[in-house]
Parts: sequence; C-alpha cells; structure tokens
Amino acid sequence: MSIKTKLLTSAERLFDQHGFMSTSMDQLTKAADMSSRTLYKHAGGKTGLVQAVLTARDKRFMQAIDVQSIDDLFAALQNWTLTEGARGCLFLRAYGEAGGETPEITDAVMAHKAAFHAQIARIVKAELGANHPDLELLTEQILVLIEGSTSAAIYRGTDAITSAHQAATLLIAQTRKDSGI
Amino acid sequence: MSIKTKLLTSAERLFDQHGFMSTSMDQLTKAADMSSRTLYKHAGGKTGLVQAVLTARDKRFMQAIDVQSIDDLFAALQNWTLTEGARGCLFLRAYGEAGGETPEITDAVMAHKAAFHAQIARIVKAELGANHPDLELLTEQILVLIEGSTSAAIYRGTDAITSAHQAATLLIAQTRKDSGI
DNA sequence: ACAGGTGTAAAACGATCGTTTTACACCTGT
DNA sequence: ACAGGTGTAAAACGATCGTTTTACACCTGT
Repeated sequence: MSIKTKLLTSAERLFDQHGFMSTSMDQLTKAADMSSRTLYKHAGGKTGLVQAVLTARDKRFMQAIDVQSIDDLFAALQNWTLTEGARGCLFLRAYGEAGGETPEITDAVMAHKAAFHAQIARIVKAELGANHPDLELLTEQILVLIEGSTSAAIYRGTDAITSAHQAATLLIAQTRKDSGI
Repeated sequence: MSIKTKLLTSAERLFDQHGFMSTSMDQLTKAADMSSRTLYKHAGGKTGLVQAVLTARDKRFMQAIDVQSIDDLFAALQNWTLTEGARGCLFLRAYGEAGGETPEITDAVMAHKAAFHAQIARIVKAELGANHPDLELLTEQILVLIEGSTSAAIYRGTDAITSAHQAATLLIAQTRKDSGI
C-alpha cells in the first residue's frame, strides 16, 4: 500500500465519520501516519485532500455500481452500505459543508453526480430498451430512489434500500406495461 | 420581531448557506446584529444555537407539510424548495457535520426524522385507509422519494420533485389496485 | 428613586486552526 | 561517490476559533 493510498483511505474514513470541517490536519496526519510536510507535498492542502478523496471515492463507487440491471444496481447499493455504513452521500456532505463556496470541491461533486446520473441512465436504457419514450423520467425516478435510500438509510437502516428497490421494480414493470399497450 | 426570532432566522440562513462548522460565532453575532454576550445568554453556545435552529425549523417544516393527501404533500415540498432553495436536508447536514458526536444535535435530528416519518405514515394512511396491509411499505417508499428529491434537487433542480411525485402517485395507484383484486 | 433585567462594545482568554520552515536522515540510480 | 528524491520530527507562523469578562447604559415596574 503506497503512502498516497494510505493517506486517501485514512482521510476518507475520517471525513466520512467526523465530517470534513471537523477533521483537523493534525488528525489527518496522525491517521495517515506521516508528517504534515509529506501530507502537504502530496495533497497540496486541505482542499486538495478533500478533492483527491472525492475523486478516489468516485472511482471506487462508480466501479461498485457498474452493473447491467436494476436488480444488480440495488444489490450493489445494499452491499456498499453494508461495508461502508450509512452516513449519507459523502459528495453532497462535502458540498454542504463547503457551502458551494470552494470551486474545486463543487467541481468534484458535480462531476461525480453527472457520472452517477449517466450510469443510471445507461442501466435504465439497458432495462427498457434504447427507444422507450420514458427513459428520462424513469432515470430521474431511479436516481431519486437511490439518493433517497442513501439519505433514509441513515435513520431507517437498510430497509430503506429494500423499499426503494421494490418501488423501482414496480415503476419499471409498469413502464414496460404502458408501452406494451 | 423579537431578538430571539432574529437570532434564529439569521442563524438558520447562515448555517444553511455556508454550513454549520464553517459559520463562526462572529458571523452569527454580526448577522443577528447583537453582541456575543447577548447571543450566549440566549443560546448558551454554538451547540445550543444549532439545536435551537433545528427545533425551530422542525416546527416550521412540519407545519408546511401538515396536509391530507400525497398530492398536497408534494405541492408543499415544491413550494418549500421554491422559497427556501435546494441545499439538502438541513437536519442530515447537521448530523453529518457533527459526525453524530454531539448528542444534543443527534437528538434534535432524530426527533425531527421520527416526526417526519410519522407525518408521512399519517398521510399514507389517509390515502389508503387505515386497514390497508401495505401501509408500512408505502410509507417507507414515499419517505425515500421525498428524501431523494430533497437530495437530487441540489443538482437536478425541482424536476426531481416532480418525478418523485409521479412515482408516488403510481405507487399509490398500484397499491390501491392490488388490494382491490 | 432605584433595583433588575437586558442590552452594547471591546478586550481578553486559552486553544486550535491550516500551513510553512528548519534541520536532519535515509534510500536509490547513476 | 554523490546528487535528488522522499521521508521524519518539531517548532513556529499568523489567523481565527468559541467563549468569558469588564465596564457601562438604558429601560421598566414598583
């Protein structure tokens, strides 16, 4: 495990568990087991570190949900929540803590959300066929269900994901039926 | 407008726009146009102020969604977002920033979310009838749709709420149909 | 008339923040 | 052999944090 990987994984853990602004550079250097000089050489500063953590998480999360069906998508989300815990979307949390006032962070968040939306659009298209007229609506609805289960899981547990999955399944089935008429 | 109301409304605005940890007591006293001595007498401290802001917002939000139908619920949410903006659920943001490590804040957040869940359960019950077997599932699904549209609206705009509304309507209609068979 | 409550302005508290600097040590490739 | 890169430990930077204190002023009810 490279020194850079150790920095990113320990920082991600601290940011996720205690919040971005509440985590000090001192805690970050101690958790990464390196000197502040080394941390600053690698990350540039706290904003750069947040940016790097979000970019790494984007890659990891996008890989986790790189599936071909709605069922697999929700299974991947259940698995992610089981291993990572349920503390809400780390990207939206970063955006909220920075108040949208740090362009580097806003950019990283919006880039992730654009990729996230595109991924869902792709899966919905694979599910309904490329010519279905309701692709956009369904994509938006599945996206809302996933964002919602991510938020709701914080206080309702993984049942929120199961319920969202059932809703998604019904929406897809109903949309298939409507187009069949 | 009392001095306490001015403090709570200006603090809510700052916390919402810049984040809780990023907002300093200095900014809060200046926005409330009072001395720090007065602020501390009224709020106790920063944690007390966050707590008071969340409690006040809970009352205001619960009043806004005190409706009798799913349609009115989503209309209320559209209206809320139009006047308040879309920066995510302030309660979950507070919880995330505090890392769940400040009991007073955790309590305020969880109390709100319990009331929020109960409110949705009440509306779903009014919509489907008290004896419908799927009340719990529908409640959880509507809750997920609302949490999701609150999060998604940050980067997808109010369309997310419209899509969630359509999904909720279809889920309710389908659940009615299933029980009719 | 005067006590109690409520307010201001400003200085000060110690603690901590993110960041930089200094002085030094160890590899590694040529 | 030695330069360059990469690392540590520790001190120091000025700025800012949340909070408390001091000294003073104005209402308001009795």
